[in-house]
Amino acid sequence: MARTLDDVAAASGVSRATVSRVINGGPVAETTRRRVLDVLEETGFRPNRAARTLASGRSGVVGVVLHVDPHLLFGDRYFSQLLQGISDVLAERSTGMMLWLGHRTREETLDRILSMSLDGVIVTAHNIRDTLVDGLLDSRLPTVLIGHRGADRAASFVDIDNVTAADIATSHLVSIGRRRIGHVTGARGTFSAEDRVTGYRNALRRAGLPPDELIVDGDYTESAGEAGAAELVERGVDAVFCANDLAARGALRALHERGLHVPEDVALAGFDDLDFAAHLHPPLTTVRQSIRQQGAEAAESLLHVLADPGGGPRRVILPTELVVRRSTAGGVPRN
Amino acid sequence: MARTLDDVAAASGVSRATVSRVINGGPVAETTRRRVLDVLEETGFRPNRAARTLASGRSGVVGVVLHVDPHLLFGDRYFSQLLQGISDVLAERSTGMMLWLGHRTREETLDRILSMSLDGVIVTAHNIRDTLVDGLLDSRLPTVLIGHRGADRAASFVDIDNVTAADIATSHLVSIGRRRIGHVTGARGTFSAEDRVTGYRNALRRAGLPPDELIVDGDYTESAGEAGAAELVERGVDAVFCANDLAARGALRALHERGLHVPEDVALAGFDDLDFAAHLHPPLTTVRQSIRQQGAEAAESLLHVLADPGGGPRRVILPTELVVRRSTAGGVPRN
DNA sequence: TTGTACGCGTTATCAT
DNA sequence: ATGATAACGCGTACAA
Repeated sequence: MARTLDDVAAASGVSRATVSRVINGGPVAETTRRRVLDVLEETGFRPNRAARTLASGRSGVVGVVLHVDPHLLFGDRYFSQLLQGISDVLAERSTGMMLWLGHRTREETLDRILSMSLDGVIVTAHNIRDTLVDGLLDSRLPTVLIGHRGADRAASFVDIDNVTAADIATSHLVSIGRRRIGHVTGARGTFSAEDRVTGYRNALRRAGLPPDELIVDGDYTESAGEAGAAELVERGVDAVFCANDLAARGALRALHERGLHVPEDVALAGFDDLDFAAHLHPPLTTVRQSIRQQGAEAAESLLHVLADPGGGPRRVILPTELVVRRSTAGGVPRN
Repeated sequence: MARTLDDVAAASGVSRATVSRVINGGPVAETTRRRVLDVLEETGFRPNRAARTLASGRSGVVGVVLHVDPHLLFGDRYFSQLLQGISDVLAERSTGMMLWLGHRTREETLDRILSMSLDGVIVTAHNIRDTLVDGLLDSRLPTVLIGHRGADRAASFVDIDNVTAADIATSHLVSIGRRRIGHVTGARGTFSAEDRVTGYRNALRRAGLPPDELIVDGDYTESAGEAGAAELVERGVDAVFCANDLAARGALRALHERGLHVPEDVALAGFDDLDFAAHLHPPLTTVRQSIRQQGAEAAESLLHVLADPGGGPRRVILPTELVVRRSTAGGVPRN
């Protein structure tokens, strides 16, 4: 049982350096290469990762930091999808993956991440102020953001165009004849929520509708959607655009409880196209984004940056798609 | 900027060994300790993980292997919950976490895991035959299983009692007067699915009902639930117990499409108590299990084993709870 | 093409 | 209580 390079070297009758070259692809004579490979094979030798990292400075491991509120972690399948996308790409390239799910303090987390000899890191950047993201960007660690803030223009990131997507969704509500279109926002303080508000406003303004009257603050949760819709119904709306599907599900319940029909009385639209969206009653119109693809692209970007450190940042904006379902079926509202 | 122990040592006027003792808690005079701590503080020194691992043989990192079919990964929030539970405990104890999501070949995965200098590993053991799990158990790596097979009695694991839980759910259907109770199984070849079948059979047998006539194979997916329920309706049933909530949701759709009312015509029960279960029409009776807690317990067990290597395996069976909702509301079936 | 020898940054064992 | 110093296992200039 060869446990070190020296063991393999001894068993093959060569030096440790030669064994290393065989493993890592240096110049080796074909005959010696075969001899060493045989020994490697039959002993099932595995290089020691720590020693390799120490000597080379590269670990072959990247970090993934999902630094968000626990209720978002729980709320939907955002994270399974994101991780799946990331994992697919990393596994393909034999790159390891360390994971931090976030609710610890930012300083503590940052310290632990930076002490891990990682080659790079992928981090969610949803919050406008986020000292963990700041710390990562300030560090030497190659970093790719998922989502991005205005100040992150020099960084690599993967994102969608929330402004345009929300604009399109809202314009769709306008196009089916709705005039009093409410919006339940996502968590204020996240860029995605603010951008969706902006898109919503842009669409209303272009349609000649007042852009600020029917906005209710939410936080991406189902209960916020429920409360927000209730509030909007009080003010009088014929359509509600929720910043995500989860909130839309809550809104739907609030509407039903008040005896309102969707879409006849109030049209409803969400954002994400989670799997339950198509199964609601009625099926929910929503903006589809591929979380999995965002994860995959983030991993691609990081590997890209690692392979070409001087290549500058890599910025990717992924497409979204408005999926029209019965919750915004055409026709003028009844009331 | 002190980057190594030697830098700190020089700045503090002591030897590298003393600095190491300060960091790791050896015997150091109080005055020197304070002096070194000051330097540590102001330089923001971070020990090199790889060097530490190489020298000590411990990495402070454990592996988490979710080695399952991709559609299960996607199907529900099993993995967010499990990871959250694991992560909570590991973060608490400053233990790192490497992640493998599984669809690569088992040999490849095993090799990569074993080369990572991990202190231990948590792995899902859902499939009856699983060479990855076998390989992990055969290796020297301290391992904790989530779920377990009959042959794993010598290993540490966290699981629920699927047989009893399914028995209780089925007995509940019997208790509300149902006589033709069908079962849509989970993925054959997983222990959870087989155990739930066993529990279902036990309950029927005890009630004097034929235990084998109304079983349809599924695979834990929504579409399998839909197809399974359709099949069972053909054969004539007044109740359906699905091996998980996702399948139950599919079954519900199949029943609705055939104009059957739940629970009046057919009572319906699931397993898991995913968040949508309470929101179905009607709300779904199901067996609640806390996936998050399973993750947390698995992490606790692993840390326990690591702290006390000679302590033998640690086996945990977590409780489940039958949650009765309207889908099995009492009364005799209409037909 | 192959081997020698040093360095990577810690931990841990001895002396002192 | 503190300081040398030898591992830990591998990568890699440099020499041969």
